Amino acid sequence: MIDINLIRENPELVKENIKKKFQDKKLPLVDEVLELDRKKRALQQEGDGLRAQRNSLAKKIGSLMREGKADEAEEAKELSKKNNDRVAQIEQESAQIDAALKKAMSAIPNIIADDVPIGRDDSENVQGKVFLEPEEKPFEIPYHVDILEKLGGIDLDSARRTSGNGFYYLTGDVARLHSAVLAYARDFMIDKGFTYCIPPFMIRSEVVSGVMSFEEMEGMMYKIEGEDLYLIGTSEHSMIGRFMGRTLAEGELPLTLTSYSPCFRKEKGAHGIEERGIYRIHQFEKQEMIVICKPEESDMWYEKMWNYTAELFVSMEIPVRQLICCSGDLADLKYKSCDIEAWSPRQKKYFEVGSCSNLTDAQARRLGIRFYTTSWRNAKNEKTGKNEFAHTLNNTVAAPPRMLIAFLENHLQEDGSVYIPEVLRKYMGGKSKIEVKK
RNA sequence: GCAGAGAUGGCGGAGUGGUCGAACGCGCACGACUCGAAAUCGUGUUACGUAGGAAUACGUACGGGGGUUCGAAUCCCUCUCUCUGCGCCA
Repeated sequence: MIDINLIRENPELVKENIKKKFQDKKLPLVDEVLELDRKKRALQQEGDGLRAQRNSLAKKIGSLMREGKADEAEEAKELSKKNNDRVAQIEQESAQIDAALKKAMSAIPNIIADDVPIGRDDSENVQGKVFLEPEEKPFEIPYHVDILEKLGGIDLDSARRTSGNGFYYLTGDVARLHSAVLAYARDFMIDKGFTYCIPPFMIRSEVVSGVMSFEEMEGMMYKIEGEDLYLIGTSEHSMIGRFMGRTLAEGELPLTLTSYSPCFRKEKGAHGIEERGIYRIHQFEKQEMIVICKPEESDMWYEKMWNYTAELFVSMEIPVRQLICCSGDLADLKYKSCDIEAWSPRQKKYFEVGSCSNLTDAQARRLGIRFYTTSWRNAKNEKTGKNEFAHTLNNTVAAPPRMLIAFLENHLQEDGSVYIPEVLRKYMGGKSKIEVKK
C-alpha cells in the first residue's frame, strides 16, 4: 500500500508506475482514490464539527444538571439527539468510503525501483549475476524422484495414502540431508549476524488478512477447523505479524532475523501439485531471512540478502544465478525483487529455489510497523521524536525439499550415489556421500 | 479446560457516568545553577487523522469489537491476553 500523500501530490508518478507494470486497467483507480479522498476529508470535517458540538453540549448538560436546571438540560439533550442522527449518517457514509478507499489503495501497486527492468511478464525477467558455471555431466541425470528412490530416501506412495498427493516421507540419509541443509543454512545466517527465531506455525485470521489479500489466503492457507487459526504458508507471515501495529525504537533497527518453519500451502490454481515429485508440495520447510530497517538502508540490505543466498548455494557447490524480476512480474507490494535459481543438470536450465524482495514501506504501512527516531528537531529547534514507517524485506535462505532437487541433480555421481560437500558433512555424521541402497 | 481477579501513557500506578487525554511517581528532553558533573530547581513530554505556512484548533483512541446514554476509562455483551488455584499434558 503506497502513501496516499503521494497520490495527492503526484498522481502522474503513480500512473506512470502503473503503466510500467502494464496494469493500465488500474489507471482509473488513481482518480478514484483522489475523489474518495476528497469526500472522506469533507465528511471528516463535517463530522468533527458535529462531534465538537456534541462534546460541548454534553458538558453543558452536565453543568445544567448540577445546577438543577432540568428543563434546560432536556432541551440540550433534544438538540444533541438530533445532532447525533447526522453523526450516525456520516459515520455510515465514511465507513463505506473507507472501505472503497482501502480496496482501491491496495490495488495500486507500490512504486517500483528505478533499476527494475521493464517487462510484461516472467518471460521478460532478466538474468543477473551467475555463480559457478554449470558443468556438462558425462551421464544422463534422472528425474529427482528416481534419484531419491535409488537412495531409498523417499516414499510417496505411503504419503498419498496417509495424507494425499503433495506430501512425502523422506527417510534415512536423505531425511538427514534435509535436516542438515536446514541446520547449515541456519548456522550460515547466524554467522552473518542474524538472530535465529522459531515463530508460531499458526496465526489468527487478523494477522493473515494483514499479510495477504483475501484471494491469496483462499489459494494458500489451511484453516484449522473450529479455531480462528491458519497454518502459516511461510514464516514471513508470523515473523512480520510479530511487529504489526508496533512502533520500534530507532536503536532496535535494523532487525535482522532468520527464522525456521514448516510451510503449508494449498497450491490452488497456478500449476497445482504435480503427480510425481517434490517440486510443488503442500508441506515443506524453510529457513527464511527477514529484515526490518530504516528507509535509507533497505537498498543496501536487499543486495546483501540475495547475495547471502547465492553465497550459501555456492558453498554447497551448487551453481546458481540471480534472476531479476521485471516490472510486470513484480507483485504489487514489491519495490524490487529477484529470484535465486539453481541449475538443473537434468533440464539444462535454472529453476527457482528462493526469492528476495524489498517491499519498502508498503507492507509496513499496511501493518502499521513504524519506528521512532529521536534525531529530529521541531519548529522550535527542540530535539523531539518522529514516527516513520520502516522498510521490510524478506528472502529465502533455503527451502527443502525443493532445493534438494538441485542438490541431488548437481551432486549425483555416475554410480547413483550423491556427493556431500564439505560444509554439510559435520551435519551428516562426517559422511562424504549418500550411497545407493542395495 | 474449569473457577476467581485483572488489562489505563515509555514504565509504575490513580481514577467506577459529566469539570479525564487522564492525578502522582519514575523515565526522557530543554533550561537554570556549576569549571564540568551529580544533586537540586524550573519548563516541557501520547499517538493518529483533518485544517493551517506556522503557532494552534478540532476530532478519535484507556486490550480488540459491539451496545446502553445527551455524555463511557467508568455500565452491559463478546473476543483476546495476563495473573492465581484446580485439571490435563511434551
